[in-house]
Amino acid sequence: MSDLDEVRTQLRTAILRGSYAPRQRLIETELAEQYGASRFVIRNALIQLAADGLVELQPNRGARVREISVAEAVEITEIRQAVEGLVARRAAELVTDQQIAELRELGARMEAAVAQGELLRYSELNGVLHSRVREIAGHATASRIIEQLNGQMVRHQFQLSLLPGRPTVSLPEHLAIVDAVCARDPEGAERAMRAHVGSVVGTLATLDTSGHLAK
Amino acid sequence: MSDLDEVRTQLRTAILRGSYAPRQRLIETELAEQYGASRFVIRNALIQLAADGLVELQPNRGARVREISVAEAVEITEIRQAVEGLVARRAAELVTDQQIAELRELGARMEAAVAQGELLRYSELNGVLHSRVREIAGHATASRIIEQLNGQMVRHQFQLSLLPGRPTVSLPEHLAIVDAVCARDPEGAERAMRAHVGSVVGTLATLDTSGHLAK
DNA sequence: GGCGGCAATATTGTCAACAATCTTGCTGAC
DNA sequence: GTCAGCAAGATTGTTGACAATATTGCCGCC
Repeated sequence: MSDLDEVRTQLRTAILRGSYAPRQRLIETELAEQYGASRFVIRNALIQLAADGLVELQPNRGARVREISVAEAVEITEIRQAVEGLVARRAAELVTDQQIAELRELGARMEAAVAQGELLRYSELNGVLHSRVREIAGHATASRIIEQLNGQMVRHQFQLSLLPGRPTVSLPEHLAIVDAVCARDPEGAERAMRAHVGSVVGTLATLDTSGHLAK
Repeated sequence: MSDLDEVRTQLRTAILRGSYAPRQRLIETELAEQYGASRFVIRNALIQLAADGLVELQPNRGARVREISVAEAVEITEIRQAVEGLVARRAAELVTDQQIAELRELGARMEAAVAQGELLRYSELNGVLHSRVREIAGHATASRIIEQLNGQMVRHQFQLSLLPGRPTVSLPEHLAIVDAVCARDPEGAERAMRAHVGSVVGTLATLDTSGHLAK
């Protein structure tokens, strides 16, 4: 296992965790010391992270953490709406009996989490549900793109799920997705998924003036 | 302007032109000599191309030109169907009078190219139309993703447009897109675009047994 | 006091050499 | 004749040093 992969994943999770502020300059020598790697390794890791859209790379001017504006977050989520709609449809076509049982259980656990006010748990299950649906659809290209987009959004997503009243809105949407996929109803699954992600777009749009979404 | 960008674009166009066969190993020292750059520059260019999905990078085993199977081409086009549908809808909402005139002229030129049997010209205009619609929609994220996917598909696209009878099918589809966007009909534009790209998916799927699409 | 230009510093870009790893072809035993 | 083990060659991975470029702070001029 080469250093490169290790450092890259470390750097990625550090950025996703918010260890570096948006627009903060990432200086190669600093990172090199911080991660105990040479500048070469850091540099290559940065190039790959730039391709993932996590950092911004300007020639001769180094790397910065890429700042995702609310407008960009909306765009990203709009793409997710289209692509996840396709994925949900495909999942409804291919789902097996065993996967149906798993989805139903997942739905029940999401309901329970909301009922007990465990927001973080619900947020996590939310991610699991989407990822499970992708898995069922078996669409490698779609999965790759959605995961890439999610990577750029982590901070916004996190804040969104903590908005008061948000789970009350999104839980029925999630359950509708589960129902449609389990009913092997492609049309309905696509519709349900589009409706759900569409409501995320709507919620994001209300944050336009930014700022007051933190905390 | 740094060497890196120059070499990267050169390498990219070389791969897109088919100068290197799929699965062919790209040996760093060879490329370095070929492009008159150092291995360092080549290596970084390869990393960036890998991020674009043009080459495959295996640790300690170097880079190969990534081979896109027909199945993968279908997946990629399915994503394009979803995302370009969104783009067409947005374009129909935002199109200006001047852009409408441009689109109509473009449509007329496509008709003329097909009428005169100029397939290459038609194929080129095809690309211009899609790109123009993206521009009108002003959706940066969608554009980025579509362009990334197109980069991985260039060879398949090229072959597709040379299939006998293909223009006869796709020209009306393209004109329907132009009509719907110019009529400022978002629903219709999305439907027309989805229908068009869907027909591309269908055509690709018939090439399943591969091989006989070359030439 | 403000502003343009210059020098000093910080940072990125590139290189050539060396180390680590993989691949390939040979050798010899069974 | 075949296969395991080994050695030689090829290729990638990494390093430290140096060059090129950008940024910053200072100085003198207006």
